[in-house]
Amino acid sequence: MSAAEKKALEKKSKSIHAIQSELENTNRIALSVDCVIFGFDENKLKVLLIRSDLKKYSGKWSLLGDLVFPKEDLDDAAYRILKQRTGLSDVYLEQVHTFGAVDRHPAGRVVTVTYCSLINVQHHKINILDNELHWHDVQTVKDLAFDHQQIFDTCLKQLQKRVQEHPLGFNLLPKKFSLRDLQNLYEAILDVKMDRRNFRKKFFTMDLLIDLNEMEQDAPHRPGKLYKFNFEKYEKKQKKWVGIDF
Amino acid sequence: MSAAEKKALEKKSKSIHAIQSELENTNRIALSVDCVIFGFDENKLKVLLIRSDLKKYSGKWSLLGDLVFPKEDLDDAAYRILKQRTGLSDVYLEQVHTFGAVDRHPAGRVVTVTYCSLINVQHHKINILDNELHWHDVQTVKDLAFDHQQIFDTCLKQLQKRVQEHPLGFNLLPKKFSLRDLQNLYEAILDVKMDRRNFRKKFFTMDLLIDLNEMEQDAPHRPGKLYKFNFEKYEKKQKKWVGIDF
DNA sequence: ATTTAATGTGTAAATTAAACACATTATCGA
DNA sequence: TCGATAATGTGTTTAATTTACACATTAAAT
Repeated sequence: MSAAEKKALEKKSKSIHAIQSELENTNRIALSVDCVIFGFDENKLKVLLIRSDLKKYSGKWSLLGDLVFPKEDLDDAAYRILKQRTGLSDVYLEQVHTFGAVDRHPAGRVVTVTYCSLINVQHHKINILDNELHWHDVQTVKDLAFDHQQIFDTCLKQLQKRVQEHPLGFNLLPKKFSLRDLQNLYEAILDVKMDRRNFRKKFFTMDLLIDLNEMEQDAPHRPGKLYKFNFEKYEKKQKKWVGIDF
Repeated sequence: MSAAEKKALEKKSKSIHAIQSELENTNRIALSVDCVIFGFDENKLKVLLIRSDLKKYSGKWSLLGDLVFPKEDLDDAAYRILKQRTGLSDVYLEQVHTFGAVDRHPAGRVVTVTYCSLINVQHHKINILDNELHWHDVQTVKDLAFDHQQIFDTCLKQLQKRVQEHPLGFNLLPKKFSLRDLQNLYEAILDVKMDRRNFRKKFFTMDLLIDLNEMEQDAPHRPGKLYKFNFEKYEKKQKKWVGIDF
C-alpha cells in the first residue's frame, strides 16, 4: 500500500465521525458505501473485515465502508473504496442492497449502499496494516459492529444465489485450476457436498472450460488437469430460460 | 383519495424542487425513493406512472417518487409513498436497486432507492387525479423522465426473475382465479407462451392451490374451476435446492 | 514394489420437462 | 332445440436432466 493510500485510509476512518455534529444539526441524511469483500483461501470462503474504530464497538469487526462524495457516482464510490482498501481495481463488484434504518449508525443518519466483491486472496496481497484488516472464515463471522452482521448475512445469501447462476466463482480461483479446486470453491460457498463425478459432468456439459493440457504441480497424489474459464464463450451465449419453481 | 392525501401529493410534487438550491449550496446528497408499481388488467401487465412535473421533462411520464424524511426508515418511506399515491398499505413491496449517478436528477444530487410493488388493479381504485396518474402497458413504456426508463427496465427484469422463484403473481390476481387467469398472468409477465396442459400439471404438482369448488361466472364459454393460493402451506415449506446453471 | 489417495470415465435409474391428442362442458346462433 | 364453437379437463409418450453409484488409472510416499 502506498503512502498516499495509507493517508487516504486514515483520513477516511475519521470521516464519518467528523460529520456527526453536522448530521445532527442539518437534519439530513448521509450516504455511505459498505463493501463485503469475499475471498477464497485454504479451501475456505473468507471475508475481509476491519477493526471498528468506534469506542462503542471497540473490539468488534466491521465491513469496509466510507462516505460517498457529494459529486461522485455511487458505483464509482464503491470502486474507490475497494481500491483504497485493497489496491484492487479490476474485479467483479455488484450492488446488493441498501440499508436505511434510522438508528443503524451511532454517528447519525447514515444510509448505506452495500456492494459485494470477490477477489483472489493469493493474487492480491492485502496489507494487513496494524492488524486492522483480517480475513475471516465466513463460517465464524459473528457479532459484527453496527448492523454489519445483517448486511453480511444478506450479502452471503446473495452470493450463494448468484454463484449458482453466474460464473462468479472463477474470480476467486487462480487462472489455472483443477476441477477439484473448482468443486472445493463451490462446496465452500454453498456449504454443501457434491458428487465429484456429477460435478465434473456438469461443467464439461456446459463446455465453458478450456483444457490447458497442463497438470497440477506438487500435488500430494495424482495431479489433476488444469483448466481456465472461457469467459468469451460465456459472454456470447445468452440464457433465456423460463420456468416456474417455488 | 382523501383531501389530506391530495394535499400531501401536491406538497410532494414540489418537495424535490424546493431543495434544489439547498442541494447546490450544501454540496450534500439527497435521498429519494421511487416506486415501480405493477398491476395486471385485461390480461396485460401494467405499470403506474405519473406525469412529470418538471418543465424539462414536460409531457414525459415518470415513476412515483419522493424524498426520504431525515428521521424515517428507508423501508417506511417506501411504504409511505406507496400509501400516499395508491392508498395501499398491505401489499408486497421489495427493494430492487439504488441509482446514484451524479447527474441523474436535474434538481441536484439525488440518489434514489427503487422499490417494486405489485397490486391488483381491480381491487384498488386508484384515483386518476387530474389525469396525472395512468396505468401503462409495460410493453409500450418508453422515454420516461430522468433515468426512470433505466429504473423501470431494471425492475421489470427483476420482476420477471422473481416471479419464477416466488409466488408473487397471486397479489395481482383476484382472490378466486381460474388456471387460465393464472396462466395469462405468467404469460404477460414473462412475455412467453406456455403449454396449457404442462402449466396446469406444474401447479397441481406443487400442491399449493386450493380448489374452491366454484366455477367462473359469466364466462363466454365453458367456465373453469376457481382456486385460491395456499399461502400458509407455502410459508411452511422452505426450499433448499442447490444447482449450478449458467 | 506396494500402498495410498487422489483423478478420470462411465452406466443405470429416477426424476423432471416437453410435446402432443382427445373427451367434456357450457355458450351462442341458426 | 340442436349443432357449431371455443373453451376446460385429463392423460400418454418421449426426451432431457439429475442422481446414485463402480471401477480402472495415475503419481507420490513408504
